[in-house]
This record gives sequence, structure tokens and C-alpha cells, in this order.
Amino acid sequence: MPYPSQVNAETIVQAAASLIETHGADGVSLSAVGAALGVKAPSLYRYFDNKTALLRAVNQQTAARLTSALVEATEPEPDPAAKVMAMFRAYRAFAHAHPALYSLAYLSGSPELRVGEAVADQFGAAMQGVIAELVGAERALPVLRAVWALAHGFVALELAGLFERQGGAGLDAAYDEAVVLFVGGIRLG
Amino acid sequence: MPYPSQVNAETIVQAAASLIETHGADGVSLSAVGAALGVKAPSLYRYFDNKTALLRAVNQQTAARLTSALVEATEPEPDPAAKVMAMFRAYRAFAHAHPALYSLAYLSGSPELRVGEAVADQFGAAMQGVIAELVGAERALPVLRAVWALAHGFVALELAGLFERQGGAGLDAAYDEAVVLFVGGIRLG
DNA sequence: TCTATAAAACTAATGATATTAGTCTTTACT
DNA sequence: AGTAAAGACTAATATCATTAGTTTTATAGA
Repeated sequence: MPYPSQVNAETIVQAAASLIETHGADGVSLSAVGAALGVKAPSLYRYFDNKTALLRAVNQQTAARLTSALVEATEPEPDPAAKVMAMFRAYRAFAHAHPALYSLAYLSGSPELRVGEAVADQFGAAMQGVIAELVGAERALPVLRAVWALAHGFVALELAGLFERQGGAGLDAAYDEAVVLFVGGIRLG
Repeated sequence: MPYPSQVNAETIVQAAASLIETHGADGVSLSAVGAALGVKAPSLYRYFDNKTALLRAVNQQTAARLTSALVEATEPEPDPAAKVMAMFRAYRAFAHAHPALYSLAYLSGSPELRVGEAVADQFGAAMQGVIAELVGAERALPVLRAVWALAHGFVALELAGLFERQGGAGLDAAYDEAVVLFVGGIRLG
């Protein structure tokens, strides 16, 4: 292999993710990503067809990381209700820890940035198991959707600054309260 | 007034909104907006400081339209629970009717596109009244946040294509089911 | 009716960015 | 040592947003 590469797809994704976290998704140009790796922008095209493909790869990494975080958070909990509660909390904690990455992955309207089916399935499968323990396998899918909607909706509105009217103070409690209300509703069936 | 203007802020916003609905938010350049009005791109700067300001105005219009739709939908319903149910349905219906506009207004991470406080307050106030009828004024705010989170989360994930694994067939029912679960939870307190 | 004025739009220019084409450089194998 | 190809670079193009400066044109007043 003549001329061993100075970068690869993985290091590029890392550099891009890092830039997104620090400078926001808008401040990330291909030359900025290249500069972070000591390389010029056109060199990146050897590893990604275009900028969209790179960002999609970043989103895939984000989705995988979120899935891991949720799995790790639910694992130690003993009973199903506690697992679901832990899952909700871990979901929001992840979004708070990586707001720019979360926004890019889940708050962008553009279909081109969508993460592939494989990753989406991995996420769904992991969560569905936890839900199924609580409500049974046959009801797991609709309940999973509702759970995901509540968690995503809350953090999305929060990150978008649409809950800021009363200051961010009450939001931790508001989230927990919403989850409790909802899990209560789930139990009723 | 010499040289009466061919455009004004309102017609520009309309043209931009129309282009966004048909070509998506990405396909909207200032020259496209200008062309739709028989004017060149730089002329738009007389009415908006920059593209961001124009898009923010579009988002304000979207938020106002959504608020109207919700108010109109809840008004005819007699009892509080029916009002809340109607509100949920109208929220999703609006997002489906104007997916690109909804996405731009509520699915964009950029803080610069955020609608102003006035519009956000108008929205909040209208909804809070309906919620207060159901759960009382003191619990209205956290419950409103939860309601909004559920509705927004569901349509956001739906519009982002993240619920597409099983086809869009079951989504209407899944939404209604989630809402019913949640309203049930609310009633418990 | 003519003309000066100011609003409003235009053309031209700049800077950033994604992307493509074509050139050069470097390492591994002979 | 010499060569071939991987891999990176420079240069060029197109598209935008944005700014500066110029031109047009309807109206108010002479």
C-alpha cells in the first residue's frame, strides 16, 4: 500500500462530531473538518461522497451511542417500571450531554441526513424489549412509540428553547412528572 | 411616495412559505424567493436584514397559524377531555398539512430561527386554558408541557421518518392510543 | 408640463462553501 | 534504484448570501 492514508472514515467522523459539539452544526465546513486533521477539504471526498454522507455517518454514530447509553442505563435496574424510568432519564441525559449531536440526528428535517434502517432497528429492538417487560410483547410497539415520542418531544422542545418561558429551573421536575403521568397511563392499559 | 414598492414584508413571507411547502426548506434561496415575486435577490434586503430574519418571520406565521388551528379545533368541543383530544388531533393534522413549514419552525436546531417570545406566549396561553379546564390552573403548566411534548415528539419522529419501520399504516391508531394513554395518566394525577 | 427628489430596484463585486478535474508526491514492491 | 498507484494537493467552477454603488421611476411642486 503506497502512501498510507493520514485519515480514514472513522477519524473524519470523529473530527466532524467533535467540531459539531464545540462549534455547532452550522460552523462545520469541510475545510474545518480537514483542518482539524491536517488535511485539505477535497481529500475528504475519498472517504465520503459528499458532506451529507459524512453528516449521515455522524448521525449513525450518535444513534449508536444513544442506544448504548440507554441499554447501559436500563441494564442494572431490576423491575420493568424502574427500567423504563431509567431509560427516560438516560435519554434526556444523553441529549443534554450532546445537544448539538442530538439536534443534528433527531431535529433535522432533511431526509438525506436520516440514519439507515439498520441503526434505527437496533435502537427500536433494544427499547422494545424493555417496554415489552412492562406491557407485554403485543402492546410493546405502540407503547414504545409513545414513550419515544414523549422523551424526544420533551428534549426537542427543551433544546429548541421553547420551554424557556419560566426559566430552565423547573424542567427536571416537569420531565419526571410527565414521565410518571405517562407511565401511570401505560399501567392502566 | 415615488416608485411604489412591488413587494412588501408580507408578500415576501408568503412567497417564501409557498416555496418551502413545495420545494422544501433547502431549495429556497433568496433569488428563488425574489424570482417568485419578479424581483432580484438584493431587493429583499430592504425588508429583511438577512435570510435568517426572513425565515424567522415565516416561522412566526407558522406558529400563529398553528395556534389558530388549535383554538378553532377546541372551541366547538363541550367538555375539557374532548377539547384536549381535539387539540391533539388538530396539532398532528396541522403538521401533516404543512410538513415543511412545521419542520422549519419546530425541528430546526438553530437558535436564530426561533420565533419570538410573543408568539410563543400566545401559543402557550391558548393551550394552557384548555389544559387548565381539565386539571386545574395550578397543574396546567407542567401538564401542558407534557402534552406538547407528546404531540410534538410524535409528529417530529413521524415526519423525520423514524416511525416508518412498519409502514405508515398504524400510525393514526398509534397516535390516538398514545394520547388516550396519556390523558388517562393525566386524570389520575 | 416639466423637473427635482427620494424610494426602490438593479448590476457588479466579494467571500464562503461544496464539489470536480487534473496534477503532484510518496511509499512499497520489484 | 525505479516504478506504479494510492492519496493528497492545487486550481477551477458554481451557487449562495451579502454589500456597495448605480440606475430607474413615480410623484410633488414649480
